[in-house]
Amino acid sequence: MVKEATNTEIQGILFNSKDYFEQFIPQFSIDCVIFGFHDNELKVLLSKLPKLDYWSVQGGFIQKEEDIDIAAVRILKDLTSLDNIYLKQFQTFGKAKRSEYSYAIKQVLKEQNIDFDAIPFLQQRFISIGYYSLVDFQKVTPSVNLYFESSAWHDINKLPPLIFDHTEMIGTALETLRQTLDYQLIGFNLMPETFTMKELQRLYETILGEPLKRNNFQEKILNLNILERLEKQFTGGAHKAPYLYCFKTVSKKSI
Amino acid sequence: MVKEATNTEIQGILFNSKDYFEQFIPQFSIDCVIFGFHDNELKVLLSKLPKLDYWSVQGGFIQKEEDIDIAAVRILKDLTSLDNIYLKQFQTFGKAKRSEYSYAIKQVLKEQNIDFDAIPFLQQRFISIGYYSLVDFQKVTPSVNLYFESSAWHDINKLPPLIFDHTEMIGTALETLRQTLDYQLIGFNLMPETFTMKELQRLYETILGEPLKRNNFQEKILNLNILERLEKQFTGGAHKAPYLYCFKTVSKKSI
DNA sequence: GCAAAAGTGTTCTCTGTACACCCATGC
DNA sequence: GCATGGGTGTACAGAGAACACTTTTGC
Repeated sequence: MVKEATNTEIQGILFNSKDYFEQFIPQFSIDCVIFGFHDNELKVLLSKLPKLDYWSVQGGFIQKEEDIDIAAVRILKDLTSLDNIYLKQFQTFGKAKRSEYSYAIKQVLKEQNIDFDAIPFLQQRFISIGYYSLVDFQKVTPSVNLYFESSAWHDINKLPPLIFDHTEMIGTALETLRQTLDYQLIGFNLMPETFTMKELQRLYETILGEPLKRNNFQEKILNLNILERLEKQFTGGAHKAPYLYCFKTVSKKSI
Repeated sequence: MVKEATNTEIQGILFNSKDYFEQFIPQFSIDCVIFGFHDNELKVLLSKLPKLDYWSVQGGFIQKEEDIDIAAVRILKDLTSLDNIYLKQFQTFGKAKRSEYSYAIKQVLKEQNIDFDAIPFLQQRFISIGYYSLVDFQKVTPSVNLYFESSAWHDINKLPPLIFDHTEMIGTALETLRQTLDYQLIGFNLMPETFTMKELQRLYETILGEPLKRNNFQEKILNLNILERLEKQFTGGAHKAPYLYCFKTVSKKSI
C-alpha cells in the first residue's frame, strides 16, 4: 500500500504544472474528508507528505467543464476505488493564507533539493470546497498519487500534525455530521453488513462526543424501525451473546 | 433609488475586463442572499437586469489576497451600506453551466447592441460561494452598480424570474435558515427595535412555512427569556392592545 | 353589549432520561 | 454459583400540541 516516490518523480510532477493549468480551474481545489468506522473507533483517511511527519486530507482539482459535485465523486473514486458513496459538501475554505506551506516544511524540502518557492503550482492561493464522505472501512482500497508517500486511517481523536487548515476542516466536517445527525444514513454508510448494538452505539458516541445510556440507545434505535435483527453472535465472552443487526435495505443516498 | 445605466456605460464596464482580471480571482464569485422582514413578510433584496424582466441575487468577487469571509462582508457593505451584519456561508454552487446566460437574454441584449458572446468577462464559468445575511429592513439603503438597473425587496413567496440558479440559491438559503433555526439570532437581526408578538410569530411562520399556534408560540418564546416586554401598543383596533417587545441586548453575531 | 384579538391557564401526550431488574454465557 | 455484559420494563420530568377561558379595546 505504501508507494515511495523518488525526489525526481516528485519534482517532475510539480514542475510540470502546464498540464494542470490546461486541465483544471486554477486556485481551486476539492478536499474530501473520508470517514470510516473500525475497531470501535471513527477514523479518517489521511495521506502522508513524503519525507515529512505531516499529513493531509486528500483532494483534487476541478476540470474546466466539470460540475463540482461530479468532480468530488471522481476524486473520491480515485482515492478509495469506491463508487456510489455518500458524499456531501459541507463548507468552503478560503482564508487568503490557508494554503501556504510553513517555513519548516519548505526548509526540510529544500534539504531534499525541492524548492517550493520555484514551483508555480504551489505558489497559488487555493480556495477549497470541503466534502465529507461516509464509507465502509472494509471496502476501501486507499491509493496515493505521487504527491504523497502513503495513506492510512487515523482515529478521529488522535489526529497527527496536518498541513494547512486541515485540522479545522476535519473538525468542521465532524461538527456538520453531528448537527445533521441522521441515524439511518450515518449508520448505513459507515457500518459493515452486520454489527452488534454496542458497535453501533460506539459510532454515535464518537460522533456526538459523549457517552450514551446503553438501554436508552437500544430502545431509541429499535423504535426507529430501521434495523433487522439477525442471529446471535457468540463471542466467547462470559456473558449473554449479543444479537447481530443489519440495516433494512435502502438505496445508498448520494448527493 | 433607481439608477439607469446607459448601454454605453454597460458596455464600457463589461468590455473593460482588464481591471477585473487584475484585481480579482477569476471564475470565482460570492453571492449574497439578503433577508429582511417588512409588512409581515420575509423579503429578499434583489437587483434587476437592465432592460430585461430578470432579477439577480447580488454579489461580487474575491480580491487576490482577500479572505472569502472578509470579501463577503465587503460585498454586503457595498450592497446595503451596512456594517457588522449577521452573515453566514451556506453552500457553494458549482454546476459547470450554472452561470450561462440564457439564449433569450442574449437575444434581447443583442437587440440593445450588447453582444454577450464577445465579452470575455461573461464567458467565464463561475463557481459561486453562497452567503446569506439577516438585516434590519429599515436600515438598508440598497445600492446598485452599473451592471444592474435597480434594486428592490421581494416577498420570499413571490419571487420574480431569476437568472442562473438564483432561485435554487434562495431556496437553499431559506432551507439552511430553517434547519439551523435560532430564535434569538434570527429575530434579533431581522426584527426592528420593537415589535409585537404577532409580528415575530409571522416571521417564524414564514421561515418554517407553516402556521403556528398563537398561545403556544407566545409561551415558548417568553420561556426562552430573550425578550423584554415594553409598553402596550394601541393600534386603534377594536381589541386588546398588544404589548411591544424588544430583544434583550446581545451583541450582533457576525461570522 | 359585542366582536375581535390579546393574554393566560390546563390537560394530555410523547420523548428523553435515569433507574431497576432479569437473562444468557463461560469459568 | 458467580461475575459479566446483554435485553427489557418502569417511573419521572420536560417539551409540545390542543383546547378553554378571561381580559381589553373600539364601535
